Amino acid sequence: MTKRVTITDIARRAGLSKGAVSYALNGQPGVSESTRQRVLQMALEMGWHPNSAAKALSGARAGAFGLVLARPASTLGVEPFFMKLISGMESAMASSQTALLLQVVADHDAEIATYRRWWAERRVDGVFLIDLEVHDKRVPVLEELKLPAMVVGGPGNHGTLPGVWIDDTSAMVMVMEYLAALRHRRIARVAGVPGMLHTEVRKEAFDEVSARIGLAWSTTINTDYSPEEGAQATRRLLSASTRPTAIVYDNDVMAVAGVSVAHEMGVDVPGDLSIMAWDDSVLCEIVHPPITAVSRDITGYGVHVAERLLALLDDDLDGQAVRDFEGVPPRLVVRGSTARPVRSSVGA
Amino acid sequence: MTKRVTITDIARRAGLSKGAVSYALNGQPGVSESTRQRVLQMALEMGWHPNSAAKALSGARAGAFGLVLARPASTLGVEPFFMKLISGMESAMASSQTALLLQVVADHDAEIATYRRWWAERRVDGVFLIDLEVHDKRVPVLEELKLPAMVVGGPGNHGTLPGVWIDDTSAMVMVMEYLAALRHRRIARVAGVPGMLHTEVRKEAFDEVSARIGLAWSTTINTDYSPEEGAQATRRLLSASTRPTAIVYDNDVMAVAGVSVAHEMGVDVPGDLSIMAWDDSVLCEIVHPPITAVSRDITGYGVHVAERLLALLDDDLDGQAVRDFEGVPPRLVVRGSTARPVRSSVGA
DNA sequence: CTGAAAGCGCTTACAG
DNA sequence: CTGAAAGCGCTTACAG
Repeated sequence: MTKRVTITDIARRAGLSKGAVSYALNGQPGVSESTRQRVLQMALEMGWHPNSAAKALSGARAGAFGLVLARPASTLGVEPFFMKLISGMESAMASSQTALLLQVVADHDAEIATYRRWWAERRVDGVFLIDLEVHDKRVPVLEELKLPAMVVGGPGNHGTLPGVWIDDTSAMVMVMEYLAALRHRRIARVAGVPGMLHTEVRKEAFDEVSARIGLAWSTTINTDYSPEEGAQATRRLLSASTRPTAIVYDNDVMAVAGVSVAHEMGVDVPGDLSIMAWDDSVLCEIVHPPITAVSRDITGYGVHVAERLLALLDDDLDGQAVRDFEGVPPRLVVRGSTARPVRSSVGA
Repeated sequence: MTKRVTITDIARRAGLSKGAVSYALNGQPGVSESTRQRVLQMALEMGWHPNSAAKALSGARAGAFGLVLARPASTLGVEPFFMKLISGMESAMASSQTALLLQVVADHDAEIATYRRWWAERRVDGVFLIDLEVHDKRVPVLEELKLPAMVVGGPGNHGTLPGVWIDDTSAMVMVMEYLAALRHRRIARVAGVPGMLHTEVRKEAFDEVSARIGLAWSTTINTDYSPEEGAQATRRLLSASTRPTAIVYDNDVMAVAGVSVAHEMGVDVPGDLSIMAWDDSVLCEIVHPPITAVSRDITGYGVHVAERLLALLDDDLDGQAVRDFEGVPPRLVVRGSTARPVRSSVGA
């Protein structure tokens, strides 16, 4: 088993031409059904797998999608989001023999350089674009290159590229109405990076609902998603003269950091302070108290995104455009970190 | 910019043959220095990048390394270890234009199938093998395929494959002597998956040092690395009639879960119980109290591993074998979760 | 130092 | 339904 099997080997053994073998293997017309079965059987027995380079070079697909992660190492490792998304993508790609090329870079300029290189090298058949920004310079580059891309995010702000997103607006409405029903009147938000589309979408919804339900007070603090900045924002909020009775965090690790800061400052959760995380994960379950979270099926999201990029490639052939798509809406998983605020904490 | 530049384009414009252009581009002898410079300049101007498929097909490298992750989704996403390792690998691979192919699978059988497929497809030039087991069936397969591999783990138990590891034995000695110096006499270990080499190496060191320093009591509970099992093990330890005064966890997320369980059960950390994590991460810093940890430079580890796989490929050419290598030893980062046990908790 | 040619393993019109 | 041939974009002996 130290020699690779090629279609030439199969052709010789089957007494056919390479072309016929290729047709048989690829389900193309041009060979009889019995021949096809015989070839397929032989390929299996001989342990044949197409040489990916040869396949790619002769005009077929590269058989790979690319994903660039342009977040600082400080947040990348800690957020379960990415690995879940990747797991989902891969389970969808496995069936079509598509590999995932992963690249970790420092910023969007490096990310763009990677796209250009991948395009020129013909390394990938398409890419996933994540962490969409309101004004995203990556979008026009991908449009210019005509590199098939599926945007993980939206709606809007991704030009002519198709996107898949989860509805953050209605999720935020759900969160705020839940907190309002618990009688919270002062709610803070520890948000992610400003300029990212979902940060802005959530902010807009947060402000809109705050006004509509007539909150006494509300505020938003932006962070880089890291637990350090999440902790710092929490300290700031809990040290001010006007303190929130509830804080909504834009990810799970910052919410965990928030619980610790409350503990460290002697603020009771959920008695004095309710805490909510955006994205649920085991992290939310293992802290004390466990954290109420906006739960999204990230793995399923990844599956969806990959399926649609695969569909985009097929559709390209007959001119049918794959359009935007909204994924399964998030749901609220209520745990011990949220409650009606106790009387004593209402003053300030 | 919608047309890809090939060496034929460069050759035409430079008035040379494709062969000459190839020599110039690859630093091979056979062209004058002035010609080489002219070609290099042109390639840059024209935005040329080698077609990766063509390069791979004509005998050169595939330009990619593969990494298979065969852990359940439940632990993959939460442990910062993997993303840090990947970041490190990629920063080392970037300089040699090597991409990373990532595959998430269910178990080692699927992992082996992936190696066989990658080998047959000529997809990768080499692979990284992680989570080495004491009796690892992946090793003989990679040896048989002669697929260059770098084992992330050791020492030992990886056959003829070269490995890079971090010394867990001396790290465990350091941990135990530190706890003993604090007067801990009953120490428990919440370990990872049994059968994994580093689990066993640590267990051996743990037992050996326990005996040598004459602990009154010690025990090890195995888990799947997930925070759930870490929490469960902690509850068991703290509910027994003989309770440890210190627990050493095999990763960071289980230690975080341990702190929460202690909190939930009214056990004071570090007064009644000291907690230590293996692998440090922001998770250890953001909980309250912050967790004392065995800190390893995982990103640097990844850099090392990738550099050595690259070296292995080069060495292959002149028969010089790249051998095993021991990375930078871990160090102890002491935080608030460890202390001398208070009198009241000593009885039992 | 340079050019012409073969070959890597596939796919795909083009004849039969 | 099948075979012979060209071509994808490189690399690399082989002549000059």
